[in-house]
Amino acid sequence: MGRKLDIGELLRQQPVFREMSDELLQRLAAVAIQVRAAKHQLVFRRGEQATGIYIVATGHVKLAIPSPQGQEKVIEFFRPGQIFGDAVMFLDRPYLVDAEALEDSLLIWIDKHHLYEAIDHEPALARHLLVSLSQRLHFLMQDIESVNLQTSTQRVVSWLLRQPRRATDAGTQTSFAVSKNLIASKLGLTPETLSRVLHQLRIAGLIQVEGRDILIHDADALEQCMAG
Amino acid sequence: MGRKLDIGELLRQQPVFREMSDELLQRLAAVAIQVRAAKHQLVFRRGEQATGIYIVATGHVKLAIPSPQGQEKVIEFFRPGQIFGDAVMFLDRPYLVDAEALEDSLLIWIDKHHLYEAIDHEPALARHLLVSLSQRLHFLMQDIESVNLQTSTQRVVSWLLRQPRRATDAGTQTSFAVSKNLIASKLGLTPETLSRVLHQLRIAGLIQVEGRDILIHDADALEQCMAG
DNA sequence: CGACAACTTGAGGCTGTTCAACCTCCGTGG
DNA sequence: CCACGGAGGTTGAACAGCCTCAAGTTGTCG
Repeated sequence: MGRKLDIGELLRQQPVFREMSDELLQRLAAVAIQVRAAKHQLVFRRGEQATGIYIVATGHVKLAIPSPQGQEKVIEFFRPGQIFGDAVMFLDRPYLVDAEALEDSLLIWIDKHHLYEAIDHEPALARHLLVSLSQRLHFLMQDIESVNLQTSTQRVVSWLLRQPRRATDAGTQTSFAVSKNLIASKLGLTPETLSRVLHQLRIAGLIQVEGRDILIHDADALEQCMAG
Repeated sequence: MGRKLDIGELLRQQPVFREMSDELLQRLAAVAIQVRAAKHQLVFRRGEQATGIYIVATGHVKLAIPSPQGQEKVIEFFRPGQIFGDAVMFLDRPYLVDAEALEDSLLIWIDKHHLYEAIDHEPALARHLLVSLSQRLHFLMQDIESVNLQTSTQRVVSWLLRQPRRATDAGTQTSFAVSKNLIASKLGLTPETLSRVLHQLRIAGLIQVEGRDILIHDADALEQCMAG
């Protein structure tokens, strides 16, 4: 699926390629491929071999580990500008996770061989990739910390507080970008448990829940219930 | 603590620097610093700022997240040739973990500034760093999978099977490089639970335990008890 | 030999899961 | 216009697995 219309422009908009020389960017654009993924479509599956990386141009993608029993564990969500599939590519190993589009998405795919070539000529690109990988390593460590050392309430609260929020007159508001099912899986909880935790926080007067929107009345008070 | 004796030689022995030009290696060696860490000594602490990376020359280092209640969660172990502290350095964030020497160790420390310079001149180095980060991202994902989707027995078994083993007449043998306390923490279990699991496997005739040495009678049978 | 750390074993409790029912919101088709 | 159906979400009761705490055992090193 690869029309090659304005890929150069598309690439230029991504943080990773921002500092790149025009010439090199055009060379990359010439070999980059647009991939359209419809909602619910798998971009790749666990076990498949990685031969390149994906950059999200528009849309929303999730990485999740499938399990034989049907339940899955969500590892991460990816938004426009983010890269995924790079770790396994550098390792020459099969994917550990499924990648699924959460909405109709436009991805850019770059072949391993061309990427390596670009890295060799553009140290800034290498740095960006190093930062991108580091970022995700950092997030994963936080997830491991949260699963191993925190209770369900602490996990939900610390996750709430980490979300970007906008101020309103009754507190600050945030909202789930995805279904609560997926949030629960990301936090290592069952949907039932997440629902109960949110209920507890609600009757404690700390938050207000309305569908996917959550109003945080008192962020400081929430922080407190992390400690206790 | 940096005598600068044969750092060039030491660096050359590490996979990351193997392909590097002599000139650049000597430049790095000139600014690299030897760090000796005695057993139980902390190399860095959570919260401190990272200004460079560490490479293990000799010894054994663990990364662990400390928790207010005193228990800690072991994230990873590092052996000679491995790099740590790079992710936070690239991100310019404070350490998330403590780094502690498990035995008297010799580390090489390279300042961020010099490392960036080396990356810019030596694409092969960037590639090695990318691979190193990818490797650890991969391991962390496996850990997350194991904590979220597997029972205590499955975790222990899959860990046993992933260890390097040498053949003996009664099966294949492996041995803990560190105390069972640390293994338990790495697997996200309490020491008590690990002990009980090993006991179960022993009375099931699947393994034989002798201190830190474990004899695996039938690897296939072990695999079976992963599924059931 | 004594002291301390590492490890084991047992009993009991708690957190989160499982399973099942129900509810609510929507889009669809009669 | 309303009945239907299904997905996403909530609630309840009972259970299971792992943890906690406490005591006992083994091993190791002065």
